[in-house]
Amino acid sequence: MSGLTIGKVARETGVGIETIRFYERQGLIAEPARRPSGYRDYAPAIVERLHFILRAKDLGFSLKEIGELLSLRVDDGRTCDDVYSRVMAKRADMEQKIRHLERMKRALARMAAACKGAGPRGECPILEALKHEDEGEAGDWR
Amino acid sequence: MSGLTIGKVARETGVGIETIRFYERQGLIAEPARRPSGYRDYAPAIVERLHFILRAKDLGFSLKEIGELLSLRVDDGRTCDDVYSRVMAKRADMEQKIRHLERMKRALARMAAACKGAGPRGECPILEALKHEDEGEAGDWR
DNA sequence: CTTGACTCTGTACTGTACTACGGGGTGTAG
DNA sequence: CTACACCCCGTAGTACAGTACAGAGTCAAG
Repeated sequence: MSGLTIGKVARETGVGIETIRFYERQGLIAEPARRPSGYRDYAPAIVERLHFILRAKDLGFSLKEIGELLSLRVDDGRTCDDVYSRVMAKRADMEQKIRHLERMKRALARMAAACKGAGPRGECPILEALKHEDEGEAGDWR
Repeated sequence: MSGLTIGKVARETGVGIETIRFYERQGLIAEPARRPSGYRDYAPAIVERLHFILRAKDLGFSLKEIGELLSLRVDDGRTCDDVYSRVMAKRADMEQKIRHLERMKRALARMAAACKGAGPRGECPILEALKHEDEGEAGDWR
């Protein structure tokens, strides 16, 4: 019994047909089985994989990085420890991004509060707001 | 007395000279004063601004979005209400990015946990972990 | 068996964000 | 005064991530 055509996968995931083929060329998804006609014949698991790719992309990962995330399973020669450390590195990356976003968010909140009063009229209010935010935190951002 | 040349700014920020000129063309940084020779003459504040651009870029904002963040101020013709609502919109953007990053982080933590006990030789079911991550959490991510 | 939606491959094009010249002028240390 | 690093502008090329055809074959409903 056959699985999904590329069109069905596209409709179920919201990813364009051309894009799915593009991801295949980039090695992000495996080459699927083919029907006698040559049509691609996908297992349902492809949907999960494409959802993951979409989400990771939305978080600012490049396709190359996503490929790395997706290949974080133990290939021959790679130990589980290696995989573990790569996962933890990504996790630390995200924690830092979250911290920075929260700082920026607080800066925006400060601007909004200022707006209730006189309003932000400085050269660049967001930089001013971040400056106040910087107090007490070392400039550790890279 | 004169400020920084483009080369000094480049060295202090790690941003290439060509890139600084590019940002100027894109309107992310103001056209600086010029020396009689025509050389760009930057005030030290440019360094802060470039650091902000770098960080925002790292957080997944496009140059266009960064330009919007940097221009959040009340100037002629713009009301405080307008700025306020734009600030709140950016804040919501950031909150969404944070939520996505946190979900991703949890997924990675789960993957790491699955890896931990398996030892150097066995299976490391990363793709399984991804599958489980996708269910249960409402698919609200777009 | 025709018609229309669907799929195939391959190539070309788009937008974003740089990056790299080429051919000149500038500034300063020796 | 001459190297030599630095700067100017403009244009062109690169990498990434798609997106859009063209021309041909496939599948299923009527």
